[in-house]
Amino acid sequence: MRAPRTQPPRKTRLTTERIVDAAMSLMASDGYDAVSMRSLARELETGPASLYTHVANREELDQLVLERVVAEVPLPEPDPERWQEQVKQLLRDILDAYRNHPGSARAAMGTIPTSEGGIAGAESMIALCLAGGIAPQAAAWFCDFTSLYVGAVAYEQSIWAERENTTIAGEPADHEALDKQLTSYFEDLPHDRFPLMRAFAQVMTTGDLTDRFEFAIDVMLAGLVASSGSYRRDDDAEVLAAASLDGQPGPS
Amino acid sequence: MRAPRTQPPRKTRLTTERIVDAAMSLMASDGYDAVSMRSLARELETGPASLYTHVANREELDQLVLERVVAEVPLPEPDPERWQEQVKQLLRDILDAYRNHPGSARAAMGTIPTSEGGIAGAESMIALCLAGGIAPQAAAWFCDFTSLYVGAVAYEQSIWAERENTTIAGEPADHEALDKQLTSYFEDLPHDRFPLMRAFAQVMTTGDLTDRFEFAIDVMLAGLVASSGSYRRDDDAEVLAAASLDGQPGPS
DNA sequence: CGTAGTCGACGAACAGTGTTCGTAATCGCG
DNA sequence: CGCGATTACGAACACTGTTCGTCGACTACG
Repeated sequence: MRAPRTQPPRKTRLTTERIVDAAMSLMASDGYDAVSMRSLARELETGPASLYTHVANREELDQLVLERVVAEVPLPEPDPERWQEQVKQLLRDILDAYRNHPGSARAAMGTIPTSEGGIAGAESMIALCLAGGIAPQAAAWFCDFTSLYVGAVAYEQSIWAERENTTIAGEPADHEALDKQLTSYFEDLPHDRFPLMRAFAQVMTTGDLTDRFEFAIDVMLAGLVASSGSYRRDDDAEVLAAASLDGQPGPS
Repeated sequence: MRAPRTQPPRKTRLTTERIVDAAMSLMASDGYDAVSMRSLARELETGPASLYTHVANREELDQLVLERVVAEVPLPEPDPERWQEQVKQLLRDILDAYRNHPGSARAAMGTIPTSEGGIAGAESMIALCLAGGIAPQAAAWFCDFTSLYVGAVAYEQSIWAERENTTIAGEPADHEALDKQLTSYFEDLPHDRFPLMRAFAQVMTTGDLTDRFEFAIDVMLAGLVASSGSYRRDDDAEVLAAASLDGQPGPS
């Protein structure tokens, strides 16, 4: 029929990258739930079965999307002088990466994070902690701890954001209205059973996601430095010492 | 209600409670994904449509299940002498409640927590913090922070647990084998790009969920007490954290 | 230039999901 | 007993992820 010489084929070939691209843009515009193998195929002007030549299944697609997202996180060069600020910034950057790709956090919660980028982020976090004199075991667990928390925040924000887009089509459901609604919900609680909630309704609803996040990372870091000196369980103190000295943890 | 006459009707009446009961037992035995309106109806020997007379939709069912779960959490009487241990215990109890009902954590992640029991738990947590002299704003945000973290831990554990039940049917996939597999995964990473990961493979995989959770709640509480004194929007928690600990280098 | 073979594309179908409609059975009450 | 209100439920709708088998186009070799 046609000579496929001078021009590329009319129908652009399907690739994994194009699929992931489409998934991310669809997710960003219509939310995580709007991304299905069918809607994705429709977006790419093909059938659902075509996707499976490039993507094993839904879970792998989520992981590919995630990989893209975390790849955007800038990884710092550890500086012992300001390692604490670097840790905070890294956490902020991870959260921002999620927020820049709405819905990606929902993909993150469903899969075991064994991605390349995730490991790199963990490596970076642990390097920062070690630069701050934190014991390896504490650094490793702290890394686990923070990534879990950041993921949870991103996930909650993701759901919140999608709720906003799904209001009764009239108002975009501005923050103030929802805030007031939430405040009055706390104030209307039975004050004999929930006296504190009622009294602190204002305080409970104060602060947006950023405020709460900043508070949390402050607490986490303060807790790390406060407890890292004393946190050692007797039975693995030797392992920690060995690991921090020559880098090779001794067995037994 | 109660059975009116001498004998209950042959076919036991459907109630919201029976539905939630069935959902919880099904979830406990076969995992969260095994619970669908259809499988639930099958379990109750009826059709899917019948459930909708007692339960608005899937989301409400999840919320009802959650309410049951959190209702089991024992709420402490605040004691200023040992409020910190009480906070930790409360967090442990919340996690245990999730763990006692496998799959419930997955239901928790999908809904905005406006349940009765959730509010009670928050009330209790804030009361403990206030008993410890924490400022209301910090107490409120700390409550938010911890509940998010505990939920994330429970969720991750939930997924992990269900993965275990879905192995290749041969072995029950004991922890040791998975641990070794994970350790060697870290050790097999390209050591030029991930030197720390490779060196600390042992440390990374050390500790089960309980160890990590205990570490995290230690850090959170230490961070709360360390930063609560100075945390008043000046957000200079680091200064105080450094001041409370001698061996740590001061951050500029 | 022709043919064989490989591999990507894809329509159709399977088994499952949440949810709704209309109807049938049953219950409570007068 | 009879009637109105409530509950039960089969069938159907519009989805979901995934697989099978076929069809077409492109590649490589003779």
